[in-house]
Amino acid sequence: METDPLSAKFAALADPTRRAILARLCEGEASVNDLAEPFDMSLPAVSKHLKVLEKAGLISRGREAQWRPARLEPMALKGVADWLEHYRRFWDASFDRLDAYLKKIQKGDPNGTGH
Amino acid sequence: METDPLSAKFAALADPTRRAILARLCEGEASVNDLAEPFDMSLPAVSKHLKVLEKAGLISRGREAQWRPARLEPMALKGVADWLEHYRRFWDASFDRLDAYLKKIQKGDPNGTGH
DNA sequence: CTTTTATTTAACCGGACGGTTGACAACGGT
DNA sequence: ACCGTTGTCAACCGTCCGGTTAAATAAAAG
Repeated sequence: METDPLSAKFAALADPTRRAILARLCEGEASVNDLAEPFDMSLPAVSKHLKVLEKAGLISRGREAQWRPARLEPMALKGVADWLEHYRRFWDASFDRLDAYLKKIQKGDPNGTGH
Repeated sequence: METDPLSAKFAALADPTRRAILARLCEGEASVNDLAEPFDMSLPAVSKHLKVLEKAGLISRGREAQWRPARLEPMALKGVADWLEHYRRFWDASFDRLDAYLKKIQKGDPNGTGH
């Protein structure tokens, strides 16, 4: 273990099943059975995925009788977004270059040389 | 293999060494030796990290003589940011609730009951 | 042509990951 | 008190991951 929080979040998000679970939790709390229903996968497998998400801080879990509902913990995702934000200027710049190129060829300069 | 592109990107970002490499590439292209210099790690290890980043589309590589410089491929990161964007409203809402709570206790309602 | 520099490939290793099955714990209903 | 429901724990399995070292490749330099 001993991984830093950001790595844990990225690792947790690097699995389509876990991302689908997060998407489902956008509609509100859900039990393990509810969450497992769409997947062709055993219940313990889903339980493990939930534990990964919980350790990454992306979800939290409650206790109601024998149910342990999971809910979204959105501020954790904000941490990821904040990290990404440092790179925004790079993809903005890329997009601007692409945009300029597209406008150029539309003006009848198909080679984009500008001459 | 056979992993979807988004999972590949998240997995690539889930390693502090690879994130450090990306940060370094913000300052411009760099050779493998340049990139390896800050790390207590063999050269093949760094080469493998670069391959992971390349397969995820986060970087691309050129050929200049015996050097194979790596450069940032920022639009790939935008793909990740776009996925995250779906969740923004959730952490915005969380932040608003926190904000309201902080304003409340500042007005002399330390229990935050509002009564 | 040989040497040097830059990088990748191959083979290997330990540990983490994603899944399984089977046993077990916790609780509500009857 | 028992049963069904809900969920986790433990052990296991095959694969992937992050690292190593040693050898191979590519191209420049002497």
